Amino acid sequence: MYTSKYPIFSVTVDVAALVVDEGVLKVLVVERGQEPYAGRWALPGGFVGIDEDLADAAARELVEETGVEAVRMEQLKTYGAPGRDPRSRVVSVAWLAVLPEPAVATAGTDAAKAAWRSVDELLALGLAFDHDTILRDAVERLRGKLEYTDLGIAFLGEEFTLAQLRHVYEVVWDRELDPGNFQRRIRGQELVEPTGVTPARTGRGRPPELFRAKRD
Amino acid sequence: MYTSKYPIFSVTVDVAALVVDEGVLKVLVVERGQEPYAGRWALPGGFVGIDEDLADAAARELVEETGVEAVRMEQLKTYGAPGRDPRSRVVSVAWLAVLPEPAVATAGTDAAKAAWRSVDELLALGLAFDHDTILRDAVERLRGKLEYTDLGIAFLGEEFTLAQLRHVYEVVWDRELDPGNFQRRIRGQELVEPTGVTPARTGRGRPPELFRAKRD
DNA sequence: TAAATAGTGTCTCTAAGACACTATCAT
DNA sequence: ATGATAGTGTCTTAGAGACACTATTTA
Repeated sequence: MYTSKYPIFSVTVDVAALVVDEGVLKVLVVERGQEPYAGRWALPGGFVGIDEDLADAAARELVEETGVEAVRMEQLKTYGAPGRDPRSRVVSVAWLAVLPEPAVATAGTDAAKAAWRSVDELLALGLAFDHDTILRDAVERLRGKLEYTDLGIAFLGEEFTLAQLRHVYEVVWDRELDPGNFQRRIRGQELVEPTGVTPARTGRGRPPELFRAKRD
Repeated sequence: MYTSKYPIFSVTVDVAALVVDEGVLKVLVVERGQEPYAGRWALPGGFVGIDEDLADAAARELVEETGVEAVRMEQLKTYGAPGRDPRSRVVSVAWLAVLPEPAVATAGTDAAKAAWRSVDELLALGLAFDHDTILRDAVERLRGKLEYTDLGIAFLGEEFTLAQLRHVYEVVWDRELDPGNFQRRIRGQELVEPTGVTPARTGRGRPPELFRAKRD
């Protein structure tokens, strides 16, 4: 039992972990086993340790659910309305995590009821607590950041084609992009560089060049 | 005395309240009276009430120091590294507030040692706790948001000239802007509208039109 | 060969900056 | 008139989108 002369808050982290899979933007959710919101989907999250950094706590929660570390993780916003958790006063620091597609395979192995589900379907269905709002904010942040950062690359593996990257953008923005213009635009930004490696034959059509993220 | 079976965090809000005054970007700071960091400048802030919304707490702290409500206030980021406050585990939700220039007059009346000080000078001097980082993040956010939002208008009163608005941009970005191009750019965005009111004579030169923020 | 995909060329349109110019005030 | 400030015109340039075209593969 802990004591304090100041009002007692619980501090948690919630993670909106996103992947692009099967042409759909998906988020990692866990099914709640107990009240409140029993049976509803919720974002993975949990209490921050008393000596634990916020970012570390978010990364830990994600690893516990997926076994995979996010390529990119950034603080989203903090949600702390009184009553957002009916049990006690909980302030939650929400994080946006972006994972490459292979992460989908590993989710749900550890945690009993973790699953990657379509963002659109979940928002239509409704999530536990205020996780609807968190998820909406996460997607909005992601959509904005694709425009002027290399965040989209985090959805892909080490090496990727520009068609794969374009596909990520198309799914996140929910609109088709001109392949030629996309090519020029990405090459123009200094975010990626060609590997020069001979591309594995992917299917029909001219084989694409492979790229990797450019570090600087 | 409060008790809990979970780790005990204190949750505070810290406010980076900014104004443009005398051609300088200034922030509201209070001088710390006691350890830790006694005698150092700190951002105004304090504990969140157990039944208080985070945004309300931030607004309250600001009013207690200035007597003025911020025109615009937005959540910045949450800072919660263990050890950021040597006394206990404190997670602070930081807010960016933008106030119109007249607010400068009222600050420091209530609180003993509140003052508007130059952001640059304070950053050179060093603030208490991790408030350097918070302030830097706040200014960075502000600089970015001027480019694609109407946040700059919040530094001005109900009615203003485009020269005044340009002055705000010049101070925040620390570079001169072409008056003609600025005019066209602001008019092009649909953020402001002319009042049509006869302008009060300001000084020498052609009298400017007055504008107000456009609500939609 | 045809179909499919990768990547380039080219045109247009828009927005921003440089800078000359006009408009309207105080002195 | 002169100087100062407000606001417009015009030219150039950079970037994005539309879309035709070339390049290289599979079937």
